[in-house]
Amino acid sequence: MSGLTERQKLVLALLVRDYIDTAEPISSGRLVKNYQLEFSSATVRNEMAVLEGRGYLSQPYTSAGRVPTAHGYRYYVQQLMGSVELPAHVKEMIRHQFYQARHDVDDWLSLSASVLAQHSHVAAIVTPLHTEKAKLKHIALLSTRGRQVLLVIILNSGEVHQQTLVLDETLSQDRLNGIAAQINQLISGKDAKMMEDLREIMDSGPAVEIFEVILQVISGTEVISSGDLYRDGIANMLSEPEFLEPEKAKHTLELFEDRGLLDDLLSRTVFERNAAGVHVIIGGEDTWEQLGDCSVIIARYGTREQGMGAVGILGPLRMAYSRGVSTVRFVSDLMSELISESMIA
Amino acid sequence: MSGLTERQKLVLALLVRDYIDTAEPISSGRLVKNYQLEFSSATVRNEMAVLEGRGYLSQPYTSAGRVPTAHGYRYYVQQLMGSVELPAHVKEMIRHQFYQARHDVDDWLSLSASVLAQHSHVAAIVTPLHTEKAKLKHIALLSTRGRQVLLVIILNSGEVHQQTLVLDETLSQDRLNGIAAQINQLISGKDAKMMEDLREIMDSGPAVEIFEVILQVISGTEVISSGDLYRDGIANMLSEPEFLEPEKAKHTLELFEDRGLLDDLLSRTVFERNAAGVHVIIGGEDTWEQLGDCSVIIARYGTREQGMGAVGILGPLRMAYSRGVSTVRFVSDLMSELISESMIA
DNA sequence: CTTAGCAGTCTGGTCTTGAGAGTGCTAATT
DNA sequence: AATTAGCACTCTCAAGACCAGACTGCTAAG
Repeated sequence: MSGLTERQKLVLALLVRDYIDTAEPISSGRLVKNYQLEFSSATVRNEMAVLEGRGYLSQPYTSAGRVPTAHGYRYYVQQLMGSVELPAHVKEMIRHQFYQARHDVDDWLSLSASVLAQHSHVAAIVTPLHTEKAKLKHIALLSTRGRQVLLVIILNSGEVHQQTLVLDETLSQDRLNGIAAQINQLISGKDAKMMEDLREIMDSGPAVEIFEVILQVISGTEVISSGDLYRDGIANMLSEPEFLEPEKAKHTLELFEDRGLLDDLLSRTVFERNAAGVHVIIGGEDTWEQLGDCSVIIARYGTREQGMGAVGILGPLRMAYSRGVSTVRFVSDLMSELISESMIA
Repeated sequence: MSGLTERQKLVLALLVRDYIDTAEPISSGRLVKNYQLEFSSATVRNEMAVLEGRGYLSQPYTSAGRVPTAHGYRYYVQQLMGSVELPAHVKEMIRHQFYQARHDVDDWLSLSASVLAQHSHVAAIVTPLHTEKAKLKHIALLSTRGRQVLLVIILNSGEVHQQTLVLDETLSQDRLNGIAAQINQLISGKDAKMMEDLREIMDSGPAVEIFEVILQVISGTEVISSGDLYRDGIANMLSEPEFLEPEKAKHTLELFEDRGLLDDLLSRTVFERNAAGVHVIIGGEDTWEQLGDCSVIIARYGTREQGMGAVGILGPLRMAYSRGVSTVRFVSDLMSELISESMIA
């Protein structure tokens, strides 16, 4: 189980890179020629045999070129790829796009997805901001019809939640205004004592439901579930040669539409405690059986205090990891920055 | 340019139906056998020749079965298909799903998309509710940092808009509360005089920007643009044999992601004045060149007063029109019903 | 007007074949 | 002991050939 020699690493790195570019099995001869290696193709063949023995490479069929395995990609990403930065002018361009969308927070999300898709050439996913320990900033209560009431909740992260309630009795809009004003009053005060005070008001009044909902939102029972995912670049993927087989293409799209899986994926990676940074999940990877032949690069944005969301991309095993990682990193950092600037003090 | 004989209509109808089912060119012999026609295949061949002459059918190659043209589908949908209702138990099931989502209006949208996708077996699109002449119901102003202010606007349709503003000077949260309260006061009064009063307050105060934005939202400059489309069932489409050619699949997905095209499509069909009901757009259809080999079935929900949105499906030319139309009709009606129940009085 | 019969056409599948690419092994070389 | 040249061997992929089968269009008879 000793490590690889330098030359083996070199061969693996070149092979992975070349394969990512060309999508065709890489032969020993091709490597020496393309990269002017100072040893012969026979040597490369020997090294390849070793790498195959260790599970980093595989052959589509006897006497074809080699292709990286999921294992090989992982080694490449962790040990060989190094960290690449997005070129300055690209960063500048992306910043500019966000600047133009500065007025509408929701636009940031779709913009992130679009930027990721465009720069990574695979499909992108962005989740909205979610808050675990949100601070309530403001509520509004609006009578709709009969006992139905629209409750709008604004959190300090800038998130706005809305929900309809059916109360036990009909309350006039004036009465609702009163209740809302009272709650808002409390909110602006100390929030240590707020909860008890709130419960007091509520218990005495008819509006227990309102309190329940508010409490639910604050305590974050529905941490990641609500709000909608933003997707982009689905069409990108179909250009990749691996999706010539419609079977695989369909499977991948199903992953992409499977809200449950994505939520699960997110909550067990980037939303874990202290799981900042960019995560790369390559193929099934033991857990995530269902991912099959797909890879995912995700990172969260925001902080635990402000609320968090995630941005990421999903593509075939053979994807441009280095570009992907740098793009995801940049976009998630940018989002964090923007969010923290727009927090309600 | 005289009409078709009854027998020609019959042949066309059967052929279209059969082709929609099987996706294979339909031969004369097959029709007589499958539907026990009381005339011979030779007769059918003759009728087919006529139908081909009129542009309703075409042959993929000499001496293969016939396939409907876009023209043929249109004739089928308009003249031959008749109107089908969704089976009662299906309707009941859908209603039940919506009942379970009754608390969160936003969930209706993704639910609609999911229902449409599931029952039509093609991709579904749903736009959120948009209001042309919205009535302002409530606003909230929250100071975020420095001169930045978060403006939340609630319309009578239940829509909630948010936007950040940068004011000329820093205003305290108290000051903002004052302004918001003043505006909300006005709102609850007569709305005939509201506008002038509003402008008066604003002009005198420092908060001209707030007024501008509110005015913009009300006057509906951004009628359809804002908010996000809900999509579902993308993976469905890849099962269809027409998308075995990845070229076509990619093109279709690009359509599906092209926000501009979809908006354009919607605003020039269902959002036209008096354009209630279900619209079926089959292939390019002169305008909509870009649609190519795709068909769209859309209908709007809501009313001009309450605000409108659209639900629809997008699939290959060969799609189950009758099921599609009945599903879209049912879902749009259901949404209208739900929306009108949840309006703020 | 309809239909039986038939010749003609085109596809799609299977099979064969040959070129080409790439490997693994062996033996020679450094 | 590591490297490499050389070569036999394997396997794919593309092209060509071929055939069965599916439909049609036409003609002539009913």
